[in-house]
Order: sequence, then structure tokens, then C-alpha cells
Amino acid sequence: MLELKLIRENPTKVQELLNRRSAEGYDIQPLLELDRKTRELETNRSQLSARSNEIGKAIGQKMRSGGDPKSAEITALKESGNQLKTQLAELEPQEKDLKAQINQLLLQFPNLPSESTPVGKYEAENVEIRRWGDEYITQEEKILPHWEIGEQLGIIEFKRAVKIAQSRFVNLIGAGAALERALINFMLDSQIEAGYTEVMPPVLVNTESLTGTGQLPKFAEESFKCGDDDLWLTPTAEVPLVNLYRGEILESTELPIHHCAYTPCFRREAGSYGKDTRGLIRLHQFSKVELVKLVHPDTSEAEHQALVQNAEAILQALKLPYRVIELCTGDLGFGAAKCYDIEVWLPSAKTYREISSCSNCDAFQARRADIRFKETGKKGTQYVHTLNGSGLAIGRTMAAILENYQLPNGTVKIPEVLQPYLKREAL
RNA sequence: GGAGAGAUGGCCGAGUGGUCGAAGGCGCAGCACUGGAAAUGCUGUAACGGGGUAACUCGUUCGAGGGUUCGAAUCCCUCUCUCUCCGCCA
Repeated sequence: MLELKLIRENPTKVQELLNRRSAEGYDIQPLLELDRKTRELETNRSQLSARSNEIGKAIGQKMRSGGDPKSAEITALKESGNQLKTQLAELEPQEKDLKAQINQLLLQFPNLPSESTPVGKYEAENVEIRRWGDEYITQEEKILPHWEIGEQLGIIEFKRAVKIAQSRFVNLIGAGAALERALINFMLDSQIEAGYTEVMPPVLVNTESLTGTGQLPKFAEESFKCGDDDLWLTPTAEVPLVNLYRGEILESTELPIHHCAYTPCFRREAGSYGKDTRGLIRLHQFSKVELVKLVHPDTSEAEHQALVQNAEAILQALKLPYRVIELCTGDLGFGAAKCYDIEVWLPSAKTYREISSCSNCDAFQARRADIRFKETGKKGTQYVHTLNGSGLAIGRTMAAILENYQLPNGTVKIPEVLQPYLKREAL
């Protein structure tokens, strides 16, 4: 959520930053108008409230010093109290309604891109930051796509998953299931080693949680909802991990908080019907190890860089070639001020595919979820900064392994770091 | 699912319908004592919103939402959550 005061005091700047995301679509004028009305009303109303409070106090004083409740003086006071009440009954709901309207509008606005985010309209204007592992890119021409080699090896199975659920679901069988489990364990172990504390959170989350991280209200069609309850299947562990501290005031000494979690993730993938229909790239249910940080605003940039490196370290350990790109303003996610995507090399398609997205949401989510901290000894509170990134998406990692480690004889080598987990050297 | 108890500041915890934004404690900050510290003593210490350069000031907030009243943490209704006991259950 954007800060109303910031919008009010720097309307031109805010509008300009929103325009960097997309030329049209975000107009702050209606918001400013509502804000102006609200403050006018609030001034009025609070003056009436003040008078009403005075009358209440006056009566209280008389009563305590033994005044007769039926006396003319007290009756007159009560009468004027009643008059104020009539007026307040008119103003109060109006003010409430205006504030609710403002809040509704505010929840629709995406975060402002950071000043350092490259300006651009489309994905094509994202900026490549670095590449790693060119030397590991296979020179082999005939690489089977991961779903073909997976089915050939009998470890990935789509048909029956469709029977059980629907399209975009998968069964992992035998070594496939073991490989998934090995990847989860390896990634968690690595991130714990890097200083993250593991969490196993609920994967059903309520509406308030999804609003806190920004999936709601705008992107309701992207998540699966449980009809009978106020619960949704979480689209990413970012949701439960950030919301762990929703509504809390932390001590500054508790920061930074670094959490990692393995969870299944559920996405409806509405509007991507033709895309990536085969394989492990785009499923309704997939596994992911997620990294989430809650940090002091002063350290959030450095924490962001470190988080990207924690994600990269997994690919380096697996010796999977990748590149890091920085998203331009037009491609930035709803809550992100700055975002790096890590893309892994998929030789069958001869292309890089996103395997991790590392965002700095600054105080955007913290304002929605009301996560603050108090500096010991100082007055007042500040919002934390929240950061999140995949460390990594498991299915896409498996796809990358099945392709990059494929041998001409139709077998797949197991990356060295995974061998202790899988207790085998090849598939 | 049945029966009961509860939800108050960063935390714990008191609170007869009337100067209650709320005693007391912990924690934290400042001062005193000390060579320095511990202990002790004194003082201060909620958040959010509006107005003001500021000192400050007004309002809102005691789980949430309604109601009664001149006035609600306190009374009434609805909801949510937590705990205890019973039942069911991986």
C-alpha cells in the first residue's frame, strides 16, 4: 500500500513513478479528491466530538458532586448533548465511508518502482546483469525436453495426474519423487546454512493474509479459494512467511528476520491457457523453497543483493548455467519496488527460463500487513521492509537438471551435490 | 460436534457507567549513587489520524461490528479468535 501522506504531499512525483509502470491506468486524482473531502469532514466532526466530550465531562462532574439528575441544568446539558449526537450521527458514517473508499482505492495501487529500477515498458526492456556457467552449457545438439526424458525414464507422469485432478498437474514416480525430495532438502539445508530459519507454515491462508502481501484484492482470479471457508491455497510461501508478523510491533533488535520455507504452491494460471502446456514449467501445484526477509529500511538494499546471491548459490552448487536480469518498471510485480529474476538455461528450448524472482517490496507490504518495529529508546514506530525470493522453484530446477545433465545414451547424471541425498549417481 | 472460561499498552496484569488512555509490574530511556558495573532510588515511557514551523492541540482506539446512554474497557446483541473439559479423528 502506498502512503497516503506521500501521495498528498508529492502528487506529481507519485504520479510520475506510477506512470513508469504503465503509461495509463493509475490516476491518483480521484484519491486526492477523496482525501481532501475526508480531511474537511474530519475537522468538522472532531470539533463536534470535542464539544460532545466536554458536555459529557460537565455532567459527570455535576453528578459526582451530588447534582440532581433531574435538575434543569443537567437536563439542559443532556439536551444539547442530544443535539450534537444528531449531527454526529450524520457526519460519522460519511467519514467512515470516505475512509473506506480511500482504503479500497489505495489497495488497488501497485508499489512505486525504486529510483534505480530501469525504466521500460515490456519484458524486452529488462536488463541483463550477469551470466554464470557458460562453460556448463551443453554442446550436445539433441537434447530431449525434460518431459520427454522424464516420461522415458518413468519418473514423470502427466496422464494419470490429469485423471486425478486436471491438466497442469503431475505425478512424480520413483526416482522422480526422490529427486523432488532431494532438491527440497538440499535447498533448505543450503539456506539454513546461509542463516535462514526454516518455517513450515500453513498453506491455507485467509483473505487478510493475501491482502497483506498484495495478492488481493486485485488478483483474486489467480488463487484457488476454498468455497466454504475464508481460506485460500497459498500461491507462494511468501504469503504465510510475511504474514507471520502481521499486526505486530517488533523490537529493532529482532531484525533482520530471515526465514525460509518449503511449501507446495497453488496457482490458477488464469490467462495463460496456451502457454507452457507441457512439462514442469507451469503447473497448478508446484514445490518451492522460498526466502523471506524482514529488515530495517537502512539495510534493505544490501539485504536484497544478499538474497539474490543466496538463490544463485543453489544454481552454482548444481552447476546449472543461469543469468540474472533486473526487471524494468513495466515488468515489475505488483508489490515490488525492485526485482531481479534468475533464469536458468534450458537446452531443449535453447533459452533461459525464470527459476527465481527476488523482490524488494520496501514498506509496501508492511503497510498493508501492518508490520512495524520500534527502535529501543526512540519514540514512535517504523514499517519494516520485506523482501522475498525463490530459493528456488523445485519443478523448474528438476526440469533444468533433466535437460542440462542429459547424456546422449538417454540417461541423466545426478549433480554431485545431490548424490548424497539421492544415494545414486544417475537416472 | 457438546459444555464452560476468556480477549485490556512492547510484554504481564488490575479495572464499582462519570477527569480511565487506563492502577501496578516487567521491559526500555534519562538522572542520581559508583573508579566502572550490578543492586538501589527518582523521573519519564501507547499507537494511529487531523491541525500547527514548533511548543502544542483536537480526535479515534481496551478482539471486531452494531446497540443503550449526555457519557461505555465496564451494560445488551452479533461475529471472530484463544484456552479448559467431553466426544470424534491422522
